[in-house]
Amino acid sequence: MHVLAPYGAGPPLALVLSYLAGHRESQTEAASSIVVHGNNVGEMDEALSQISEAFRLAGEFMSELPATQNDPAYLADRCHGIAQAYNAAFRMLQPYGGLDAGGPLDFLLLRRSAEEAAAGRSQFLGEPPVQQEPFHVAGADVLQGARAVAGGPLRRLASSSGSPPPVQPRQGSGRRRRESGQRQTLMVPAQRTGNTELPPDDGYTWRKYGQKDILGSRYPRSYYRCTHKNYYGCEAKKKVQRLDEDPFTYEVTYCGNHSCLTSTTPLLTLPAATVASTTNSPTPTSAGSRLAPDLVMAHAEQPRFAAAPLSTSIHLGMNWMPASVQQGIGAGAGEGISSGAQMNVSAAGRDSDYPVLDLADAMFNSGSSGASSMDGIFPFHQRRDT
DNA sequence: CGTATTTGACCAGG
DNA sequence: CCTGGTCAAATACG
Repeated sequence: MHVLAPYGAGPPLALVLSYLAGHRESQTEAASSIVVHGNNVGEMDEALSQISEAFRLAGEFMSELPATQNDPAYLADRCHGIAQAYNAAFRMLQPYGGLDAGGPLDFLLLRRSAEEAAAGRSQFLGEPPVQQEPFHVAGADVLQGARAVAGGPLRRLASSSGSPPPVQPRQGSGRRRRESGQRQTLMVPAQRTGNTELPPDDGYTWRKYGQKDILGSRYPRSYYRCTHKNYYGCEAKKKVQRLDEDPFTYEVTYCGNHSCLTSTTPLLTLPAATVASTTNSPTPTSAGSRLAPDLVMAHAEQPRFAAAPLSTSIHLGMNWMPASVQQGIGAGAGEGISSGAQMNVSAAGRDSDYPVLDLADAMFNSGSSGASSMDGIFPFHQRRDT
């Protein structure tokens, strides 16, 4: 697959688009498999037309990309539109056996920023603006949110206050405390495997760099940063803390966005043809990315279509987007893509709260020999300076 | 042996 | 000065 330019520079979107466009052919195939299940012709037709629409939009989008690539807001809208179409199809198809194993899984969530939506750039959205709310921001009503969500589907907390303080990280010899504007908090139910519950995995690979006892909390807070930081300066971080009152729920706060494409899954094979042979070999990379049984399972159980064209998933590095656009998507993005294989119709999030692009989780997984191979792939590798 | 985690010290902000 | 966040040496792990 031809991958776009360096991360952080070229729009990863291009990848998505080529991906989508590349799968137009598969449309018919998808259609036929749908028909098999369906018994409501009308609805099937609807779903199919939605899928067609999505493909069409994607193609359109792709062709205008050269002209619009400098307009992130527009691109975001386009993505949303496409995602909407897929989501619509998904909803229609769900009764016929989507992988709805009980509760939405939020994968790659692309949420448009509030401003953006408010600014009325949403001509694209066929749907009402994101209902933004189930919970309050950390600090405020977290607990309530936690309670509400515990045991339930993963949900996103409303992103933090409207105006991030424009604190300019300043350059010091010592430790800089960076204050990335966007941060968001999620309440995540603990993964339970047997009788041990472990902190949630979100599909990214994190490296723990600290732990602190927090005043007034029974459990310590752990600090993680993206494992790939060293390779291409991915600044994403997260804090994880167990809730006192509900130890089965973790409060996860993401700061910063991934500028890397993470992957815990096998290589992405764009051309539909090659996918079939790509078996899924989960590649837990480290403690940071232990498999997340619960989150992944629902999908893992999913029968792999013989030639499932849309069966890998990509984490998009959205770093090239201005903060205004990516606010709120960032690191918080994925919840539980750990072993790929989704973005079939059924994987598209259902909640329409956020347009969901769960595309292939891609890229490098080349042997995993770690650094050395990475170096080859990412010349812009930059060692952490100190 | 290289990489990830642990853990106390250090730093910055309030 | 207290607290949360980060660093980095020591340690564990594979």
